[in-house]
Amino acid sequence: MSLRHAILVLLQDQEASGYDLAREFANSIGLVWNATHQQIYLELGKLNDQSMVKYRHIPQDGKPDKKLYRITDEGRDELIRWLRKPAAPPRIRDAFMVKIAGGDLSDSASILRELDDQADLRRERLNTFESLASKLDDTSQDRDLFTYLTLRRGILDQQAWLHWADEVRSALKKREERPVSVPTSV
Amino acid sequence: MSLRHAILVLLQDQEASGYDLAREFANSIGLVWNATHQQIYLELGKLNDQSMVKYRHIPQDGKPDKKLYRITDEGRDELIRWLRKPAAPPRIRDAFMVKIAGGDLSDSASILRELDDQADLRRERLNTFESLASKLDDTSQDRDLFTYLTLRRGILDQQAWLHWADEVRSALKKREERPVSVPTSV
DNA sequence: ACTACTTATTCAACGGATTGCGCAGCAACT
DNA sequence: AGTTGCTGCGCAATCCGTTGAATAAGTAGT
Repeated sequence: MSLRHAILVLLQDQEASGYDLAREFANSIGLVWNATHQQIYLELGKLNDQSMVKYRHIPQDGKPDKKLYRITDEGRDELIRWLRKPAAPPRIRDAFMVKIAGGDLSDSASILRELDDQADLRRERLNTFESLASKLDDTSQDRDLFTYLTLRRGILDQQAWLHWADEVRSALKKREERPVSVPTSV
Repeated sequence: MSLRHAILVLLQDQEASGYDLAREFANSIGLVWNATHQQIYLELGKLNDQSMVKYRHIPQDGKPDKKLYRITDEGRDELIRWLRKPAAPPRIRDAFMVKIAGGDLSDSASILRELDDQADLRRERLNTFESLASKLDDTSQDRDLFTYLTLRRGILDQQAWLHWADEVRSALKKREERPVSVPTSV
C-alpha cells in the first residue's frame, strides 16, 4: 500500500525519471523500502492516471527518451494525508530466520556457512551507511536531518544483527564441544 | 515462497490444526514470519494436495470439528531441501520509516506521537520475548537452542529500535530549541 | 570483433497476499 | 437479551509483487 508514498517522498526533492527512482530504490530508500523497476514504472503510471504526478517527455539522442516526473499538488496532499494517519506495523518475512527456527534439521556447518554469507552482506551495508552518514555530519546536521536519522536506523540495525551473529557462533561452538543427547551407543 | 516452509517447521514438533498454527504465527513464529489464517488454510490445502502433510479429521462437541495436520516424509524431505539452498535476503518494507524519510513534511509533534506508539509496541514485544527467553534458560540451554537464538534475535532487534528512538527524540528536541532556516521575517 | 554493461521504458503471466465476507456454536460478561 | 470473544473452517475478488522477456542504441572492456 505505500510504494506510491515512497515514490512521492522521493519526488518531493527533485524531478526524476522511473530509471532515476529505480536507482534510488537500490540505494538510499532501499534501506527502508525496496522495489524493482517494473513495479516503479507501473506505479508511476497509476499515479499519473490519478494525477498525483505529471511528466514531461524528454527526447534524447544517443540515449533512449525519458519521462521526467514531478509531484503535483494533489500528490502532495495525498502524501500529507498519508503521513498523518498511523502506519501499520511492518510485516516480517525473513526466510533465513525461518531456517534458524528449524535449525534442528540442519547441521551446524551449513548454518554457519549461510550465517557468514549474510554477515558479509550486513557488514557491507554497514560500511556504505556509515560513510554516507559521515558525509552528512560534515556538511549539514540540520538540513538532511531525516536522511541522517534513516541512516542511523540502518546502522543500528546492521550492528544488532552482527552482534546476534556472534552469539550464534559461540552458541554453536559450545554445542559442538559437548555434543548433545543423540546417543552413539545404546 | 516460504510460508509453506514456516508451516513445515512448526509441524515438525507437533501435530496441529490450522487454527493452532494461526495462533503460533501470531506469537512465536510471528517474530520471524507472519501470516493470516486465510493464508494458512490455503497453504495447508496445497501442502495436502502435494502430500507434504496429511490430516485426520477430529469431530468435537461444543466446538467445531477440526483437522489435525502432521508432516509427511515428503514434507520433511522438501523442508530439508529448502534448508540447504541459500535464502534470498529479506526485502524491507517499513512504512513508518518511509514517513521518517519524508519527515520534512510533518511537524515534530506528530512524528513524536507515532514514534511513541511504535515504541510502546516494541517495548511490549521486548518484554514477551525476554520472559520467554528466561523460561528457556532455566529448563534447557541445549534443547531449544534454536528457539532461544530466534528469541535473542527478536530481543536485540527491539533494543536496537528503542535505542534509535531515543536518538530521534533528542535530535528533534535539539532542533526545536534552535529552530531552522525558515525565516519568520524577511 | 565480441561481450557486457548502462540508460530507458514497457508488457504479460503467474503466484502470493490482503480484504472482506460467511457459517457455526458455545462461553462469558453486561 | 444482547454483545463480545473464542474456537474452527473456508471462498472470492482484488491487489501487490516477482519473473521473464522485448526493444534500442551507446559505451567500455577483453
